[in-house]
Amino acid sequence: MSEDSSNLQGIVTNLQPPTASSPLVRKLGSLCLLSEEEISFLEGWQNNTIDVEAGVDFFVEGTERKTTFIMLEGWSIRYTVLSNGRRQILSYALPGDILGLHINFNAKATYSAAALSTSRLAVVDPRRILEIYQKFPILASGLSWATAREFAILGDQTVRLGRLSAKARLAHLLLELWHRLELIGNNEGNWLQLPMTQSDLADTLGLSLVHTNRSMAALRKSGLVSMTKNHIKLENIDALVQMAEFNPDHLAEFSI
Amino acid sequence: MSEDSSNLQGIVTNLQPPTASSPLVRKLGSLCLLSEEEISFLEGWQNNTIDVEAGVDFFVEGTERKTTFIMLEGWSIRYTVLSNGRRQILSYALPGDILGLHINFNAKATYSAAALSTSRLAVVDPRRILEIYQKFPILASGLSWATAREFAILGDQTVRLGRLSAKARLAHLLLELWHRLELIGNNEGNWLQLPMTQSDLADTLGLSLVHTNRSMAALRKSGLVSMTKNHIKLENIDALVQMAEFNPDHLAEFSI
DNA sequence: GCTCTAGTATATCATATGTTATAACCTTTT
DNA sequence: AAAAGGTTATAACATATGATATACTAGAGC
Repeated sequence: MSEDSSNLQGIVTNLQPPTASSPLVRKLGSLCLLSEEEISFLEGWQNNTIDVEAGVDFFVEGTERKTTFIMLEGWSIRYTVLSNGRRQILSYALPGDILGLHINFNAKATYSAAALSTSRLAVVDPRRILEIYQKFPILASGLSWATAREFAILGDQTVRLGRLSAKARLAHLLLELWHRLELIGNNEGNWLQLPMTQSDLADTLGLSLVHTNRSMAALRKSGLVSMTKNHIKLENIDALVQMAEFNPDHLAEFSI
Repeated sequence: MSEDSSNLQGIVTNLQPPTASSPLVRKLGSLCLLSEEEISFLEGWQNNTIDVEAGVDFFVEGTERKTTFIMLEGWSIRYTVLSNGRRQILSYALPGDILGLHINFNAKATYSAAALSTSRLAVVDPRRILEIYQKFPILASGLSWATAREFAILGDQTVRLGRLSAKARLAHLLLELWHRLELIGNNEGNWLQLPMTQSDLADTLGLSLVHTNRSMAALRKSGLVSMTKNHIKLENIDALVQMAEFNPDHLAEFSI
């Protein structure tokens, strides 16, 4: 796996080789060198995997949860459904992201999670998370950072919903996803390939489907994005960033 | 402090005596017995305190942060300000709540924090947090739970902004704060004493000041709340819960 | 080649919320 | 006691977004 196995704590050296193993290892190893031991511990974590079809829940709000999930492939959503059937998507999880890191007692899930596209997930016993904290301080910092990042992403979502116009909300979300895909190496240039429908976008942005479509059209008309069948192209990232007041720092990579 | 000092790991026994020390100890000790050692470690954590006047920031988005804060007294907010001056409050922190638990590397804060009322905060070196994970598994679970709870609270805020009407948003927020104050023993019956202005509420709920005021009036007119100078009374909690689709489980206390 | 269905697109009308303006009230300052 | 500034209250008007309806398109199944 990693070519250089020395554990130079605290010294930022170089990126992990891009071939590096699981998305989680890539993520945590992106800006600090991990030892062979750390890497193999993380990999061992992820031996127990499941496959989930698009549209299928892998945990449900209100039910007890005792496992933690790590996205290996595909996209998933965290979401809530209200009694009138309205759905609010809280956030998206991409390869390397962790779901339910903290719901590791007899607590009930406060949201549901479902695959957006066909996905592979690692299923982890949360007791193994405590092990990390006890044995691998660097990895522990990494997990802690990952948690802070999830919090920042949800904070951005809050700002979007509370203080941005429909058009800006959409632009902001597209930028978030583009940056996140960029960080995990899943982008080709300024093209975005998204697995969700406009209806999903609407439920993310707190808009109606019709108005989401209108906002998409507005972005197109102002030349900020263009679309083909399955792809969206960000035509002018600087202009998008400015109109949506997007702050890429919130997605920054882990650095110890 | 604690009368019963035996560490009965994993056995839910009884509440900490209500006299118990710091709000954080009360919070983490609320549903599981903490040993004398755990309690005194937590207390020692909080020796270094600062006082912050209402309206004063104690950290600012975009600046480097190396300390963690624990609310001892007073209220504070996490918030973001956009370039056009619009502000979005992400969440409120009450005594016992932790701010910046995870921003413990050379990362920049992704939001600002300010005191809403005169507050006392403990300032903690994040290295001491790793100690907890390494030495006190029960406390570590507690911190992990506290993190999950903050995440759930921010998730609720997302649902409020995305999928509730103005009136329901306000009701939902009042219920959240009432429940949280109830849990820390700061309520008298159905009365709420809030330190924030309607302008703060507006910036929390993603509304204009005028419409926040209108929504407050609407709640009053439908008999769901009543107000005196400094207090709000929840006249019919069941009806409020139903109309706002409020789920108190998200605020549940820690149980191992 | 048809039919079904999910998704996208657009138009029309309805309404929740924003904006601007003004006044009343309270607290603090002088 | 008056002035000043922040907060709450309400009205009148403007607009962003929601709701409903109807096509259009593309793929899936037969």
